[in-house]
Amino acid sequence: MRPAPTILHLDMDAFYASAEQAAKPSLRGKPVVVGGIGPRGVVATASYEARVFGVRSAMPTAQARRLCPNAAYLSPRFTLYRQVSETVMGLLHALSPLVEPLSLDEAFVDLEAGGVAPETAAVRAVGEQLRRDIRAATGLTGSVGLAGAKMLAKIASEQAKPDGLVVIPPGTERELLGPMSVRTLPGVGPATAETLRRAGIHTIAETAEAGEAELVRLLGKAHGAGLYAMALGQDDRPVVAERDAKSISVEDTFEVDLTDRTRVRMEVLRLADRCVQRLRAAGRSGRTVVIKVRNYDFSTLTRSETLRGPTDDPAVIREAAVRLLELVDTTGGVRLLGVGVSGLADFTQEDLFAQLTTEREAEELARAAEERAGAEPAEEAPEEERPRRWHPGVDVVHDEYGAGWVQGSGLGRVTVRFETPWSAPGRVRTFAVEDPALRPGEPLPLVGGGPAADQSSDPAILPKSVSEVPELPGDAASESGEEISRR
DNA sequence: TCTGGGGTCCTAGGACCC
DNA sequence: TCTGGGGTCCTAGGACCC
Repeated sequence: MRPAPTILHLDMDAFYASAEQAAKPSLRGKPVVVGGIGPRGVVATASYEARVFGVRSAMPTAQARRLCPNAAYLSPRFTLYRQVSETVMGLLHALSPLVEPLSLDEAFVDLEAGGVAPETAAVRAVGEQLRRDIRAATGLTGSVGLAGAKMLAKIASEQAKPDGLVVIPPGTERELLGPMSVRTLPGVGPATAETLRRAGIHTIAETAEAGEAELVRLLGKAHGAGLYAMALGQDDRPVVAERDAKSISVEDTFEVDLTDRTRVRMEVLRLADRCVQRLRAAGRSGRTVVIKVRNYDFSTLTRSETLRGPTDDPAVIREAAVRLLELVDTTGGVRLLGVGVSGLADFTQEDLFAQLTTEREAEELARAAEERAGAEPAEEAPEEERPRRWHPGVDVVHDEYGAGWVQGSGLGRVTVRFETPWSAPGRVRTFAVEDPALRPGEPLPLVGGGPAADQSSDPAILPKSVSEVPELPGDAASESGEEISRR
């Protein structure tokens, strides 16, 4: 525990949803839900307007639709979120060399390592300036927590939400934590909370009173001891700049359970290839291959195999994955399949067999393509014959109307709202899905479009509020904020 | 219309070794 | 030849986090 609150925790507010609102002027001030759009999707982030209706992260999207039918339901666009994240992380690195990212929208910063004076007034000023800089650079708000320990800084940023800053002065933490629910402590989820509840422990003060021995008895050695320390406000974990990934995995949940064994096998091969792509992109290799199977009844199992040495050879990983699949009974129907690799090493195929490997890979990939073609002819159809998929929320460009985003599609039509991050709310137009004038677009910067863009003569960008814009007869949607994806 | 996708860490039992 | 003890690796599962 440091004598001054020099550990900063930044947490962006409703990150994905806020980024979408910044990118899409017609959604500002409206309920927005970002997450899986399909029948089995879950909510990743709900805007504060949607939270009013009870929509929460990790909730099935179907349930969110019942609670808030008028929200905009959008697929995540990680390209955009990564861009914004890089900008924000850049601002953090300007404060200190010690930055520990926890996700795209969250990080710890060691201000002491950055040379900030270890005084409450100084760190508070740095935190407030950071929040202004983030808003100027991204148009988004973030909340800041400052304390003498990681855990406390995280609790502080949670308290600061939305768009705020909270300092926990060292010495005040036990008083502050005491009345809070044990669920406030990181690492206490539903299962741990239930175990503690049955032992009569509800608050952090009661957790501290229970004593270390009792907590270890209830929760096990590591978890019990760790929880006891945290309940006392003791947390000496350092901010760690970079940590190498320990595993890489990919998984897919299917809209309908798979029952055909051949199809299951084919999906495992596809996942193995995707996993290898990620492995290679990271310049790593792995020694343990693991498959994951979730059954129709949500029961989940894993099977793993450790190889003699690390590899990034697609053929080797495919073969291992298929071998592992043979150990699993899938007759009831498979909801999810996953393939992962752990035991990672920095390793590029440089051994004597490198050439051989490359040749075998080429063969394998060709064979895989054939296999897919055989099983699913539609996948191999030429581009122009395949129906184009317009996911709600994606950027598009129209030859005549300019930049916009897909508001919804179905029945051979796609509805596009033409607006940019720096324009006024735009209007919607509907096209045939195969309209050649409509092309996929790239995310636009959230700030920096400037007033010039506002004055654009492009007819798609109107300098008036959306409510004043008459709708065309062909428009499918008449009101921003209406349900965006109709499946 | 029940429950994503990508991770981390911990536990526990058996194998195997000294 | 009735029974050790510790360490490490592997496998499987579970809790938790964003």
